[in-house]
Amino acid sequence: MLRGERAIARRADHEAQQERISEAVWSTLAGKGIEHLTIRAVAAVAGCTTGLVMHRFPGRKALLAHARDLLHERTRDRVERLEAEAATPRAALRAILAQGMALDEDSAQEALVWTGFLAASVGDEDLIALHRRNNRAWRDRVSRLVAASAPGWGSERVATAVFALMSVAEGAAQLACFDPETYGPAAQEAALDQMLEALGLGPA
Amino acid sequence: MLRGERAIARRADHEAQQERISEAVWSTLAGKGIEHLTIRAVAAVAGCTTGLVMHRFPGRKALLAHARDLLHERTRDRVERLEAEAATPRAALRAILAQGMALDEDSAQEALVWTGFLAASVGDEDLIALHRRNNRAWRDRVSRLVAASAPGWGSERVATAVFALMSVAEGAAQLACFDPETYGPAAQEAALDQMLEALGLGPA
DNA sequence: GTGTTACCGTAACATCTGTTACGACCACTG
DNA sequence: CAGTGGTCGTAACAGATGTTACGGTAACAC
Repeated sequence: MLRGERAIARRADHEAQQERISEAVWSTLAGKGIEHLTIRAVAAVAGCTTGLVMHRFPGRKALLAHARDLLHERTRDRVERLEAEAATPRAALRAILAQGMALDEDSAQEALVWTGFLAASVGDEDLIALHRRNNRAWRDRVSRLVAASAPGWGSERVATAVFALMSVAEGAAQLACFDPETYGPAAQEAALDQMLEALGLGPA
Repeated sequence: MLRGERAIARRADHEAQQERISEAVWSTLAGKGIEHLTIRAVAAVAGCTTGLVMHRFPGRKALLAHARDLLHERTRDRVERLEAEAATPRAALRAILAQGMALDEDSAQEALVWTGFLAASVGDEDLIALHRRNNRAWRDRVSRLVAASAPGWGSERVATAVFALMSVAEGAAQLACFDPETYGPAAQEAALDQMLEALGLGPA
């Protein structure tokens, strides 16, 4: 089975390379912005040549899509871990919302990457479809936790609270990553907590 | 004073052209995304040649900055009108927050333009500085209205509520303009109203 | 060893981009 | 009616960009 093993090893290498390149995409997106996200810039950050990038991805768009998917995957893993570790649905809800804000250097960078992806989606039906699918999955997760946190609520009230909470997390991250001096981590957490408390979803 | 009159007329023409071109920037930004925002595309939408664009603006960056400033100016005018027309500070607060969401076709387009500007600001210190200045002015306005709406609150509570409200408006607009089917106008208004009500800033 | 296969770097290509330079046109002056 | 200054379109330019094609190299098969 040398044939098979080698094939597996090679595919694994391929995936590792894709991952490394996707990380270079994130780094470039956060550092230089999407306007400077070129194959050459990505290759330089990834420490390889443009040839390798083009051998791993069929084109620039696939590069973005894969980086986008990988980021979503990692976020999902992180969120599922947080949810599993939480003692109550309300604690889980707060944890996964806070996870999406720009509370430290890494998450602020992620928020920048996020706006890059969003900007790249404008006018690109494929990327928009990707965004919608992922975002709806995110909405479903928040919905589930809100419903579990407030069993008595009707579906409409849940939906409204979910949208408000998602908006706060997204908006706060956006604001913070472009002006961290004004909107620091403490301000973001305070806004989130005040919000949860006001909606009746504060710590039991 | 023919000399002076002509000079004024010509400068007025220049400004009208700048305005027209900036509108083309918005249109392109909302339709094709910032990656396709080129001098040629802008000129085509504006119905002129690249030569005129380059005669009105020293370069592409100035083009973006002016479109950004003009959008801010118009938003400010609109907001000031809304504020003047409002019966109470709370009504004004709600009106100006709703104005920033993606409640109709035009405002959804504005939200798309907004993300384009944000994405263009990444890695560009000048554009970031512009964003921060405008955004802080926006924050001051919301702060003033929240303080007027809840005279008893301490500055810290005001600041937290302001940040939460700004985040909701920004985040909801963002979510809505990329998935209007899921997050319609009614959902956005419901989220805003629920939010104001929960924070104790609902209609008196 | 020899042929084969996959891997990947180099260089080229066509296209697009921002920017510049030049010249035609037009209104107005003297 | 020349002359002048401002306006703006055309075309060119250098550089960057996505993509393709080719060639060398190393591991493996027989």
